[in-house]
Amino acid sequence: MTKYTAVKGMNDCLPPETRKWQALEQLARDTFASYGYSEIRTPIVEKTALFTRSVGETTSIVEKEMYSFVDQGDEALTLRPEGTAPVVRSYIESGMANQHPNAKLYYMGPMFRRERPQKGRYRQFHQIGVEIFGTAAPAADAEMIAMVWDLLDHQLHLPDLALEINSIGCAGCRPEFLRTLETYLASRAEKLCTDCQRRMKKNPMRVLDCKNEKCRELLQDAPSIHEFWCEGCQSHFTEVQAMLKLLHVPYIVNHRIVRGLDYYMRTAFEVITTRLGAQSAVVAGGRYDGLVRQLGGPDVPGVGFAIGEERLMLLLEDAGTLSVKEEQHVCFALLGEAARKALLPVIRELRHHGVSVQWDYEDRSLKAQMKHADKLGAKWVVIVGDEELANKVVQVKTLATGDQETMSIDKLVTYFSEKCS
RNA sequence: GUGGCUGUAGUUCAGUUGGUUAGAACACCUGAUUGUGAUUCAGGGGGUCGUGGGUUCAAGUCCCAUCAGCCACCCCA
Repeated sequence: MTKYTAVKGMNDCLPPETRKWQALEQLARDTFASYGYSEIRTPIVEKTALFTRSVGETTSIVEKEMYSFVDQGDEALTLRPEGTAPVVRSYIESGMANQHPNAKLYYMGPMFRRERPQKGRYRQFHQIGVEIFGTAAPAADAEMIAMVWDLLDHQLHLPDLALEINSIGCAGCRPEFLRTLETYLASRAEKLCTDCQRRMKKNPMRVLDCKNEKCRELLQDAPSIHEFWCEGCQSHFTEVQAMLKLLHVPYIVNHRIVRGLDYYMRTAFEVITTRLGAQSAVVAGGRYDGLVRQLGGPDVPGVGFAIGEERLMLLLEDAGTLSVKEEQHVCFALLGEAARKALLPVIRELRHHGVSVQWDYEDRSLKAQMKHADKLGAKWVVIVGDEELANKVVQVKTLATGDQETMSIDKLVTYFSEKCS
């Protein structure tokens, strides 16, 4: 074991793995762009109060999972545990809320939560998220959900995914549901598992989602959120569903879906899978109409989601459906000072034409340079020694076949530009 | 924070009821004469068996502690 190791739950992403991440992120960018979203980049560190206020004082994220510290200027700062609050903060602070209240934004980057790591769950993890501000229309929820379904299903061809949707009510109708639920739970509190007894106090809706068999049986006739929806929530949810149907996005309604963050209301959805061990959600999102105002901005509604990038990568690895274009590169074997002098300008020219070129910095034997080229995975080797120089030619060898041909130096740029385009 | 499983070469692992100098595959390095990789052949380097204690004539193997990794609970993307 080496002396310095990465922090627990924080992993290196090494080549060739990095190429897969680039490919995935590029696909997401292209997809979002086709729906009219723009990228926003916010700092990784925010003032702690931003999260305690938006995410919720009693959520487990705020209570025990945040990487918080006081800096040398006595400011309480936190490594962002999620992406929405910073985007909302920026939306308000930049004046975007006043200038262009309708905004469709996306972001991608690292988030930090101090949990015990396990499969699909890390202390530094990455999310790709989107937010729509300025519209309370159900069409926004539906098209946004359709977009992420497009990305996962149509672009990435992931099998065994399911889209589950729910409405968790609004400030108008949820309180009554919660009161009824709490009364109901209190009446049978002693029979519930210890986890549920704790959940009762903190997040009663979670009790409905307990995996314990006994709890499930006991709660079969528990009140459900849909019995309490106000007219607005009811019609909103109906319209979201209508549009999902119109767009041929398959979904199932699950009234037990809950949100872990306080700011959510109405639409809540998850894309789940059975192939991630104990983790099920790959994507989660919902509507948060009160959040912008709560953070000091105008009363602008919002809706968004976040994709767990590591979880998505695990699925892609499993399904093998992420295609990464294989890079084709050329390796130059330059024998001696004269060859270097003559060919380095050509190499530069090739690179200017977008061809990936490498050469051996060590002035080694041809054998060693061939070996080097093979190890780098080069497709071709261009061999240049005194004999070639004298005739202003090179040897171009294709490694996979072993074929080798003589070519004039002047033709190199056009030859490889075409091959690698 | 709680529980379970696992720590042997760079990597993946084997190591029989404790018993001589701890092995394999792959990777790495060198060579098979002149300027040709991969393939083939012949050699080679590399491990204080996670760490620290203990039991024993003897510990990679048994016991305890500790650390790390993985998985699960809680919770979540």
